[in-house]
Amino acid sequence: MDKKPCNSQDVEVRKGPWTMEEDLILINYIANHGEGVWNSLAKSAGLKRTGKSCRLRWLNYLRPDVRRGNITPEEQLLIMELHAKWGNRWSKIAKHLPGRTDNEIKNYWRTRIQKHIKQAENMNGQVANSEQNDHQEGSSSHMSSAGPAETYSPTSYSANIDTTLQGPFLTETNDNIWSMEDIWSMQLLNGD
DNA sequence: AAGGAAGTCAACCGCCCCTCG
DNA sequence: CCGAGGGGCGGTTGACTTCCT
Repeated sequence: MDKKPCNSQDVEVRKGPWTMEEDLILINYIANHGEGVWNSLAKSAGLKRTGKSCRLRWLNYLRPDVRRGNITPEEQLLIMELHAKWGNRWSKIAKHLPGRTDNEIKNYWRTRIQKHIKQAENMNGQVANSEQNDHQEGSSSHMSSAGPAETYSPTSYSANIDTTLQGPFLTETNDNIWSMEDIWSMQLLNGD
């Protein structure tokens, strides 16, 4: 994507999507040396990436225990309940969902649940329009300061799951082009 | 069949917090 | 006690894919 900045003396830093080769290097290196200081890890492994980038890639995608795709109804419920409790504390929420990453949960929330909540709210709003619609929603709900105080409750979540959410969510299948298993088997062949 | 719109997801950015010297 | 460095977290962006017209 981006070409390297080509700045005078600094080591070029790659950005954008990770290549399979980079993934393998990172996996291999961590398999052999373990996680450490990410900045030096990136250098030692010979990756032209920032430590942060390596860490993100590892945590969100390459870790062997990362589960991908197919968020289960139980997980949906849990996410909703925990979000109602803690707000946008994605990493905290992720800790209660083994194999799920904060990034994944965050994306999932923003792209799907939030949308459905909004739809449900709209329907509720039409029904009980004259209630006390306090919230100034408008667009994509700036809950930046982690206010658990959205305008929903776990109870309404469940209702949503039963009706709106379930269909599209559950039918979702996610076939990766090359799975983590593939990568891991490759790195096993590669490394030791 | 082509073009456009909407949805999804991976990755980056910037800020904050924690730890170490 | 203070400052620097690194890590972690949440928000945002951009590319890619899929669906609809």
